[in-house]
Amino acid sequence: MGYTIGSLSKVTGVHIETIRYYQRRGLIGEPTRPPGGIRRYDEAHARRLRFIKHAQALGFSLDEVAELLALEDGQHCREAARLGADKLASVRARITRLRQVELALASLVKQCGSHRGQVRCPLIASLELGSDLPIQGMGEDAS
Amino acid sequence: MGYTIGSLSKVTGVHIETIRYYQRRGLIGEPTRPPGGIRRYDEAHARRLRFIKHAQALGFSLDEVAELLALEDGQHCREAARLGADKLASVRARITRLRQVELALASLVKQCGSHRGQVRCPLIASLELGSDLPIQGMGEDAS
DNA sequence: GTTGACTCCGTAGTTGACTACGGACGTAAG
DNA sequence: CTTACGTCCGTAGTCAACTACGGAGTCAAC
Repeated sequence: MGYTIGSLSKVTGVHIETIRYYQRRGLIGEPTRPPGGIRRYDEAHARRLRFIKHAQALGFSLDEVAELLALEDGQHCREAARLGADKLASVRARITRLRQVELALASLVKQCGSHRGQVRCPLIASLELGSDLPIQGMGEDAS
Repeated sequence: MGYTIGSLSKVTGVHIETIRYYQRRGLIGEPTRPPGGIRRYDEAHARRLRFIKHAQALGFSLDEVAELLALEDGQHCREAARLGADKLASVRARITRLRQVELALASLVKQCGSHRGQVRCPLIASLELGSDLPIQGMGEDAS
């Protein structure tokens, strides 16, 4: 019994190469290896993969997932909560920034819409002149 | 007169190597090249760089910036508005997704805080069981 | 005329999370 | 026993937007 990598891939929806990649990264333990050398996975592996996918959906990077996995016994709630709070703060920061972008963009698009008799396109003009938004680097998204 | 690449970098805040990179990508025109082969930039180049940085700040990728630059004469407001509207839609989609993440994460962190006598950490448990958030891929951020 | 800062160029490395390749080997069905 | 599919492995490629490197040439100041 147990899964081959292909069937594990099917039940979890995680690509075969991705499973092998997680293995190389140490995110999932090496499964038992009966004779021929073909890996046999079990439910614990499937659970691990789901854990990883859920954590990613919450915006955790694979490095952060590794930290979370170290707390997998559920006995380190304080540390887990801190990781969660940090991530929450970064998600909120990104939302804040995206909202500024949203406002600036919405205003420009609207000006383009009510563009009566202006010679230049307001959006293009704004890009040349700036001032709509403080310029700064961009972070990453949590799905 | 005019800028060397170093002084252009200073007045615009764009890294020298980045200017050369934009040149290779065709985002800024090759400047005049007096004898020795050292480039001389002018105000138009500085404006271009600012245009690019402003567009990036609004979430446009360099490929999209190239499209916008093709409309730089300001005479194609309709196309520019469409690009802006598309970008606005994607920014809004990202905000929506991030808000779901924010809610899920906030709830988990809160449960960890009011964690009275529970054996397992609610955050960790949730990652194992899932259900807090539909799993899906992540987009990029427009800082 | 020499020092030292700046610029030239092409190429390669970075980050994160995969995804693909290819040749050898295992394994199950007929 | 053969066929065909699945799995093995290490390495290399992908994406975006840079960033770094190194050796050679240029320019301004002293």
